[in-house]
Amino acid sequence: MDNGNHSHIRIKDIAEKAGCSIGTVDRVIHHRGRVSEPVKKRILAIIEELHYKPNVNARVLASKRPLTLGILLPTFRKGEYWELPNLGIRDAISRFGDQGYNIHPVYMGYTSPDKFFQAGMKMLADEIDGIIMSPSSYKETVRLVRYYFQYKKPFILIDSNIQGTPSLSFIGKDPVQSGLTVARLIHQTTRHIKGQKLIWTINLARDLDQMYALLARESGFMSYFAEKALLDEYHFRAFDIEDRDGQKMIDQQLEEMISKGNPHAIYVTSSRVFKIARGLKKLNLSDKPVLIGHDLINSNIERVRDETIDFLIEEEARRQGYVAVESMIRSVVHKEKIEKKQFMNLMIFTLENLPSESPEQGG
Amino acid sequence: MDNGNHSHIRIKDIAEKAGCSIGTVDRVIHHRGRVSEPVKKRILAIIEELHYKPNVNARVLASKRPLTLGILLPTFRKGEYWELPNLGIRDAISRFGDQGYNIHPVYMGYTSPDKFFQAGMKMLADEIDGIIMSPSSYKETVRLVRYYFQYKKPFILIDSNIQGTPSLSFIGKDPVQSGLTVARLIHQTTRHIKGQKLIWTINLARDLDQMYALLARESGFMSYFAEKALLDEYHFRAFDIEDRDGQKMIDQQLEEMISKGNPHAIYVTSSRVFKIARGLKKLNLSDKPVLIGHDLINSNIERVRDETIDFLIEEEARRQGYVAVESMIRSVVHKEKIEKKQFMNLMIFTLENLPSESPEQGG
DNA sequence: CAAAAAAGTGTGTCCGGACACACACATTGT
DNA sequence: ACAATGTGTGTGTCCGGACACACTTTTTTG
Repeated sequence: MDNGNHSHIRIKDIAEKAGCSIGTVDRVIHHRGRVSEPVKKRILAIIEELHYKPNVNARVLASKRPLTLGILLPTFRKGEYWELPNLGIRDAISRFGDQGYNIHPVYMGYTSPDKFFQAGMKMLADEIDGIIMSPSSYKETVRLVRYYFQYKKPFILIDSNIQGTPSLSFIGKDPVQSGLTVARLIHQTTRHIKGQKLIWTINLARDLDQMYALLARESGFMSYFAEKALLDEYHFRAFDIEDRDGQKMIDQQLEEMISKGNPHAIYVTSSRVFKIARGLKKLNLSDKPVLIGHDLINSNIERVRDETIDFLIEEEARRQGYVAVESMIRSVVHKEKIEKKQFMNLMIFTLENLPSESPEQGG
Repeated sequence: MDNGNHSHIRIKDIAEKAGCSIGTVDRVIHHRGRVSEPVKKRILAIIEELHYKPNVNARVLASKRPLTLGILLPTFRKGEYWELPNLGIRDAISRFGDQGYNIHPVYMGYTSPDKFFQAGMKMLADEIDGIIMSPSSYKETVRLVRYYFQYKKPFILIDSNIQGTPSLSFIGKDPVQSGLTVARLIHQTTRHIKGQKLIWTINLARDLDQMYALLARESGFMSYFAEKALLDEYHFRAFDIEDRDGQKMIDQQLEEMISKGNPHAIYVTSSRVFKIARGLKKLNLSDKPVLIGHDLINSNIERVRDETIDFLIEEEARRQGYVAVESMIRSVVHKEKIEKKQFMNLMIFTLENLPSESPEQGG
């Protein structure tokens, strides 16, 4: 049932078998030169033959080499979405720090595609071993990534992917799938309503750049109804709202929207669903629509608690950050090969299954 | 932004500060006695003050102590529920094995409370460092646990809890919460149906012993409707079915049940929901009820794929096994204190958010 | 009251690997 | 021809912790 080969091979064993000292084996393993060709070949052959796997614990213990990690995420305030992957990153850094790894994070935020590119280039200049970032607009991301590729800077994309980039890995979730899942929930919760159902989709983002990412969710959402041939049962209205001027403006817009018809369900494609929830609460409708949005940020959790939000979709944002750091360590420090795409689970939350806490992410 | 105290504290540092040798500190840390009370107090205070965290790598490297682990779960076939925690256990053993831990699992299955007790006693006799088990019937479990307590055998309960047992930890989920979550889903999906809604709850288990655990879910389920004062909107029928004679018998029972009224929703409180799904499919009802059950086993996943099951609730069964092994290592090998109760997340799955695969569980 | 047992403490070695350093031998330059 | 440089190799120390063992002091016991 297990690999019976319990006697793990050590450098010493290899040295003995090759008839040389451990220092020589070490030099071969670390490509540090100073080894004659025949001996090197012999050692490599033995390593291959014996399936030598270095003992991670000993390795970490003995090596004091620090890992400088560039973190490039949109600027955020407490309670906003981007805090979540950032927390995951901190979890990982502290966890691996405890385990003896010496990790120096270099945090940089950006507020626009331009700033994104600038910050990204800065990381290229500094002595940074690897970069974890969430892509900004397509154009700037591709431009930056080209430089990274040229200068062989390893990087990992989290949250949203730019297809075809030479990243070590993408860590996140297919936004189309999110949309589909929400569609299923809305279908299930509205299907017994007689007559045509009115559904709103709201893309609520800080600006148009951010909104871009939400469209994929919306399109996944719509395709569900199209594929199931439900388009004549349902009527959709789509709203794009730039969220700059605070709650008041949203309340106004909601009032105007509602005047043209009371929706049976609302899908807010971003983590800002709590703002819609607030506005909706003030309107105090008799027939409360089902409200679904994204991400377990505190403002949203509160709204689930008071049942103004019905469901939240979570793409394990926090875990994304954690996994990104872990992957970078595996790749840069241990020279392991890592998966090109690492998809998170898509989780559905409602009042009754909200997580009690979120201490760490299993390591 | 970070704890600037990057110079991690070592045993040596504590020893110096306490004016004793590292051996003494070590003895305190491992509760190995042989330390005078005042010195012990002093050392513990310093550990607390300095937030000493042992270096995991050094720890694993230095300790060669093998861990013999007793695994006591119900006998299962491929595709059945108990395969999941078992897989998690294997994940963990292989993972920690790679990391240099020396773990010997001893697997035992049981088919009845009697066998459970016998196997459990066998583990007491053998040289086993700790036991991971899922409790059988209340009586036998308590009896067995008494012996474990008497002979100081550490054990961890997974899946379902027996209140008040002196286990190192319970790892699972509150069944009441599961029931509540299902109730929410059924409420949401049926609330627009005019008139009184008919809901079935089905406890489908191999035998009465197994059924016991399901009652807590059912009671959570019912309490949702009671608390929300929905009892006159809903009408409930509860069925207990012993699942011994195969699909045919279930089909018959279903036919008989359906003759007394077509339900709007069905909650099967166990992982055997796929059998109900099969039976339901054959009946080919015009108004398909919402069907909800438990656990991501393959037979259920298939039924979600063909949309005969609408939602599955998953209590991270696989992860339970993983966490159990991890906790046992932490407790027995590292002498750490572990949480008395470790609750898993409650996850809601539907066709659109089924996980693609499940390789491992983050360590 | 001496001998034996127990309590309390410190020292040394080992775990597997990383790397600095020392050293032997060969090659090159002046 | 002899130092300077380079190549190939082995040795020793360290990383932080676990534990066996040795040793001293106190307590128990016959």
